[in-house]
Amino acid sequence: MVWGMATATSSPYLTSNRSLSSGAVIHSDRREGMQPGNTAVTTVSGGYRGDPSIKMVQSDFMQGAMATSNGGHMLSHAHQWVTSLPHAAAAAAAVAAAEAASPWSSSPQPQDVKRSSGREDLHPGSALHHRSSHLGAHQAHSGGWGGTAGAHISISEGQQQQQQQQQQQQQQQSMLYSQPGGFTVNGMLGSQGGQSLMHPGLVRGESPGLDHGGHHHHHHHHSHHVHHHPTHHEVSHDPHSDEDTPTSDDLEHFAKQFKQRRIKLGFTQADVGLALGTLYGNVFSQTTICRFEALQLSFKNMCKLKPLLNKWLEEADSTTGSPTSIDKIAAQGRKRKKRTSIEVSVKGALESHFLKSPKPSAQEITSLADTLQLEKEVVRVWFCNRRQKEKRMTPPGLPHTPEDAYSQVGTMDTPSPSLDCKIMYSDT
DNA sequence: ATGCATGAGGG
DNA sequence: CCTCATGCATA
Repeated sequence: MVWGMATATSSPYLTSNRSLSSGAVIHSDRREGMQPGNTAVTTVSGGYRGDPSIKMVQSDFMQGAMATSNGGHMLSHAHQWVTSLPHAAAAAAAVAAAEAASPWSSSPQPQDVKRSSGREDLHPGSALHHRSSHLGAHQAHSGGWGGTAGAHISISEGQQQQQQQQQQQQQQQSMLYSQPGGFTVNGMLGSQGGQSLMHPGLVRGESPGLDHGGHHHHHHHHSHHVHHHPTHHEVSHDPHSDEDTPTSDDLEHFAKQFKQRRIKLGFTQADVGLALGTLYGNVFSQTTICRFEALQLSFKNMCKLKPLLNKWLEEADSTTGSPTSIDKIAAQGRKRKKRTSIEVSVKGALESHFLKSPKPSAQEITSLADTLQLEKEVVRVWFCNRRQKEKRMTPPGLPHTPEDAYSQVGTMDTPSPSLDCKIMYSDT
């Protein structure tokens, strides 16, 4: 595979010039490391650690040439924290390139036409309140997009949730991943004292279009005709096949199944993330896998990840019991600002403001920051994250489902006895 | 499992 | 600056 690092030339973090926003009034501050008596304590607990970060792997594949060519525009805020740069070591993995359109192009609906302006401002207040209402009540849609599903999602972002929840034309297909005709089922599971015994390495030689470093042929299988304008809903896909655009239902079910199998196979979320890196060159963290399973990612993101996880699943259970290469990639440390922990009271205040105005102006942020004695940046980020959370998929009321029990996985490979999987061995 | 953070990309 | 995808560090 193309494992040998495709773009090791420049490290993205080299830039340390802080330009931008010259004279901006609102930008005057930004240094106060942490004031005494501050409401927020940046968790100081040991400097920083040499964290493992091989992030370039997946960044490259998306930005690829672009980033490198433009030298990256490190505009934004100049962080003083970023000190060390990665010595772009092996990093490798980076199968580089492959923009959004490649592998997953088939599934997600990137065609989002983007109704100009339709974004956040449209419904200043409506965008956020859909979460607390229904709990045990009616929830026609099992959550933002859980039950609704359907083809709907044409907007692929923004406020899709609300709209799509209206149209309910979901078809219920429940199959998840397609299994290549007959493969051995797996059988292991038990309690092999630790999933670490068998490392998910499974390196395969393939990597779906993840590497078009600019050199590369194009061996497309068949020109896909991925241009279905869901005038209404072209729902017609094979649910089991990951080829088609998954519906919310698909994703939900897949996520469930995935988690279940993952656990049965004895892998942790982190294992999977790493394995994906070995397999496809895209490493993911435990966080991401966790969020995937919990459906806490955007619809688009879920669609993107599903094929990969699906692949892993297939590999994983076909390889049942065959340890493979364990790749340990070096990591290095880039300094990261210490995580600021905001006091509950302050959080409450922020929350209040958020309800009033989800998108405060820079000015407002500044003053708010001043009031709360927080760095402006912290406040800004808080709002960004808050907004993201609001948009996330999993509606709050969604039964986190402590009981996923045994969904009929018995398609053909999983006898799935009555043994339910509530018992998580490793993570959880 | 999540909170705060980083960054690419888009305006 | 914002959004969005991700992840380190944490509780």
